[in-house]
Amino acid sequence: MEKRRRDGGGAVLRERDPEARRERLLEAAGGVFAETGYAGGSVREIARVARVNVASVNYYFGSKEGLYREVLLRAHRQVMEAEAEPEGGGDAREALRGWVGYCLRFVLLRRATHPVLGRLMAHEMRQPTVALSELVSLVIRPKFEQLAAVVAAVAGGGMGREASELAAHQIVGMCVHFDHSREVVERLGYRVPSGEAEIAALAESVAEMALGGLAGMVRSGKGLEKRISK
Amino acid sequence: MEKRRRDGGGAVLRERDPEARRERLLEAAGGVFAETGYAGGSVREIARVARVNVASVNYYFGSKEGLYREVLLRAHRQVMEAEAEPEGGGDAREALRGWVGYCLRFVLLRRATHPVLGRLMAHEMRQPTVALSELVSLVIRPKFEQLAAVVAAVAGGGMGREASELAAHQIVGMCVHFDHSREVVERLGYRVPSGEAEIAALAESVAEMALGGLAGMVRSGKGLEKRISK
DNA sequence: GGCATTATGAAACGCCTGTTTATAAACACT
DNA sequence: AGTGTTTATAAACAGGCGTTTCATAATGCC
Repeated sequence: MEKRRRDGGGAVLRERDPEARRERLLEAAGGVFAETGYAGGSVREIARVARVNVASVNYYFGSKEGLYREVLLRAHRQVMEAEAEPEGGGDAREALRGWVGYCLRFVLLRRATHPVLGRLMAHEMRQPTVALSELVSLVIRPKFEQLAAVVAAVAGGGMGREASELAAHQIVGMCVHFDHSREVVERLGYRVPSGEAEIAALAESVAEMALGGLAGMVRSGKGLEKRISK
Repeated sequence: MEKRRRDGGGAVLRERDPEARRERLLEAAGGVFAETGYAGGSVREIARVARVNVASVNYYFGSKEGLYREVLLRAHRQVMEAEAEPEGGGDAREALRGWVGYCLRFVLLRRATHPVLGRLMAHEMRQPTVALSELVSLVIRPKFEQLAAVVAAVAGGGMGREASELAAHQIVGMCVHFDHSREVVERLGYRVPSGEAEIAALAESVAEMALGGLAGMVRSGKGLEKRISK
């Protein structure tokens, strides 16, 4: 077994600033992963964008997956810091409008305070990684339960827990559809909005259907948990 | 330039049946692509499943993309043959219920007459390939316009074309969400149905919200195209 | 029977991926 | 100045991908 002769790099002057490099890597990875998802983004491209050697990724984060986890955590932390809660108000119906608007803005607004997390979550829904469960319990579930509570409030006792949650899923479906299936929706002739005002208009339409739908459900007693019928 | 010496295989007996091989390849490719999408499925795995040499893929279909296109076409043809139109009935509201049920069955029923096309379409929505546009104009748009017409009928002239189509998108969103974001939805505690009966129940809930929502929209005049207000 | 045509299979090609290794420069401390 | 640790780099590694090459079986045809 002969030992192969290797020589690492010539006399290149090296900038030495671990913090900055780590940061650059996280920044670059955020952008790349947000664009193409976990599987789609390659460490080599990330390293290129961050102007850093490929090996640095493993040096700082252990593996591609480790880097991804940190990116996700960072994005989540940033969003949680600058959080604009869906404005409630005392009225339940108004709260529902607020939630829908918040959700649509989160999903459709690209230049918002969370340019990465929204995209990462979209990719996670499409092709989940090991991080999805964490993401669900950390950011998705709280928001969802919030919505379910609002739904129950709108129904005013007319709907049980299961029914409220099902309705909440349907409402979420209406919101995320415009981002999730954007390619199809746009090919069908609807220009998915990206500006605040247009998004607000879309939100009103979605909230309108949700509110009307809930009213109908309560009226017909479909959502009533302990209904006597058969 | 020396010519390298190669020898192709010993004296293995070869089954020779081009038709059957082509068919086996299409079958296998259907399964693999349906499971993991175009990018996710590898020609090597397809060849393995079809018990066929890798080179056969290119021999018969020119390329991976060629194979994919034929799979898509085949799946579409099969569905179009054994088509169960969403039962209409004279009533517009009943027609809407029928459409929602049809869509949910298409998306959620795994052992239906179209075990492949539904999955392929889901993948196309997530990460479109060159085939998406064709798919939209061939199968998605007709169904969508059908729904939009039903919506307009339910509204009974109370909604313009744009508004009906927007509402139709929202309804589609409610349906596909349960398949599209299945991983998230299930982690939130909702067991996405896979049997006929449960799907029908879900369909009723979705249709209920759609109908109630449309009623609300018409009542509030939100959807009215040439509304005078301001 | 001989011969061109069509199918088939094993291996190679070229390019990509994430990760590891060996080398070396920069720094901290004695 | 010398030593040891941390950080940076180029190259190698191992394996996957879609595709191509080339020898060879099996077939159809004269």
